[in-house]
Amino acid sequence: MPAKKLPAEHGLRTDAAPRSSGLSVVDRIKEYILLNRLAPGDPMPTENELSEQLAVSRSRVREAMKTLSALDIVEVRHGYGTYVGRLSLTAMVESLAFRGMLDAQDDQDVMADLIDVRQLVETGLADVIVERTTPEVLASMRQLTRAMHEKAARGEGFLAEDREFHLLLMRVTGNALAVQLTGAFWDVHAIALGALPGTTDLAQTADAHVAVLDAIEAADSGLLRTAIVRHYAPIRDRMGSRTGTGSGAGANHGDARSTHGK
Amino acid sequence: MPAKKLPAEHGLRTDAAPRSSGLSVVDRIKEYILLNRLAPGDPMPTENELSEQLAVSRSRVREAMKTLSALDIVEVRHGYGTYVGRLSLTAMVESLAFRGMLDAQDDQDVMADLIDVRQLVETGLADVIVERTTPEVLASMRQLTRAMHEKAARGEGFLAEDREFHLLLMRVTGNALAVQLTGAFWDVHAIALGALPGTTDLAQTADAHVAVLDAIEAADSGLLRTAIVRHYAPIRDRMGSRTGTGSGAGANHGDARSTHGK
DNA sequence: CCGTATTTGTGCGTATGTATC
DNA sequence: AGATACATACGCACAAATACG
Repeated sequence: MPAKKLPAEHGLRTDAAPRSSGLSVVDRIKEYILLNRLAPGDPMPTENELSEQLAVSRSRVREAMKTLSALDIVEVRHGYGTYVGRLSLTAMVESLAFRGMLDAQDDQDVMADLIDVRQLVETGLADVIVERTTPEVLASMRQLTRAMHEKAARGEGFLAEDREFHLLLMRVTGNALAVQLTGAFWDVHAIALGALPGTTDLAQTADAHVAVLDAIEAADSGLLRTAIVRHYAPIRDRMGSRTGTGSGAGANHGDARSTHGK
Repeated sequence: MPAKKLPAEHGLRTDAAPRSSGLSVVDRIKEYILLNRLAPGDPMPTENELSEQLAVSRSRVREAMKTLSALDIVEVRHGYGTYVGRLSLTAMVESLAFRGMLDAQDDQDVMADLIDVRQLVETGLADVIVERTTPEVLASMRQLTRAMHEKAARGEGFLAEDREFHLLLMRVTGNALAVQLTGAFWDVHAIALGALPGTTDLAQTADAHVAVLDAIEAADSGLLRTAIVRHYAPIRDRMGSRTGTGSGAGANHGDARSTHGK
């Protein structure tokens, strides 16, 4: 079955010595973006142009594009074009979410760790939050909690509001990475949440968010920390309810502990 | 987007369009891993087998594999085979590292945020660290600092030791996600570090690590927090040296602030 | 509203390099 | 060293989606 034959021909690649030798196609496309000072949203050359400029086949360019789009370095729109991506953390979301699905036990572990880290970041930034939250953003957060309560009364659930709430909380700190991480972790959490048994007390959850806002308004970072810890408590209970987790109250310092044992 | 006009079966695919239609090839391969209960390290079918089982072409399987390997969901070994991946956070490393390179100014912001989050996680887990660090791991960490000092004396640098140090610090908490995040952030940091001007005082950095260990040995979580903050201080100075950053000392509580203004 | 151009998506045959036995 | 199995790579033809005249 091996039709070995016709030596030359199929590829008239005279030499095609890859100028930027050693570098993979992925790296060379990255290099292209850097060299041309492209920013997120800027249009990329077409696959054909790239395959010509880089002197590789379009299949190769396409595979590189697949890798890059998985990392959100480029964004591909079918039948339209390719653009520089937003560099979000969607890749981590995919990876973590799939990791959780692989094994139920691992899922529990990952989720518990996830909650701990989320709480850790938020409590750790409590001082900055009370310091920098403006009345305007506080007002919009109040708005969100009102929407939560309304939906809770209708037994509806308020995932979108919850996500936006935590995102706003991080945004006031000015730390873009914290915002991205929070969004990513929230997404992972939401994906794995459906697989969890039981239900959350909607009204109680909404109240927990109000308590956070009250603490911010009172400019009491200690109170804010305990409010955040209390906010996560029911979620912990809903899952394996593992060890550790120095509950709330401690007030004074740290208190962002937990990190169940393995 | 209505109007779903009959796929039309362009190729000679008699019918194909089998069971899991609607799902992308990537999702169907994920599904395959889940359904067959494959664990990290387990071998995957060859691309030919997959393209047959999923009734799609090799190119499609190949591109899907590129996506999956970018997320570390599968791992391909040239000329050998494909295996289920370790689900690490390498994808996030790639994404964040590239983000840092995109723009010089933005680079500073990203790196500053990165340092803040790293410090946040470590100080936030200070209580758990002093509580759970065993004499054994403390000894291996001492070993690392000795190696640091030796290399510093030879003016050598000790990236590997530094990384391992911070990884051990997180490992004792039992939070696997924190370990992965720390490793990922460290990698991003190391990648972007080369682009920074100036040099670090090696001996001083090694001393900072010793101070961290001393605080752990003294079982003083407040001291540990300030030691961690001091450890990151020179790195902050080396970059833009932005605002915020409530330095150390505060001792009592929180103190993990910073998060420069934007 | 319809056609057409552009661009990405898909399929397939085949050639080449590489690792394992 | 040879054989085999596999991933890697190239090129082309066509399908599907989007934009624009």
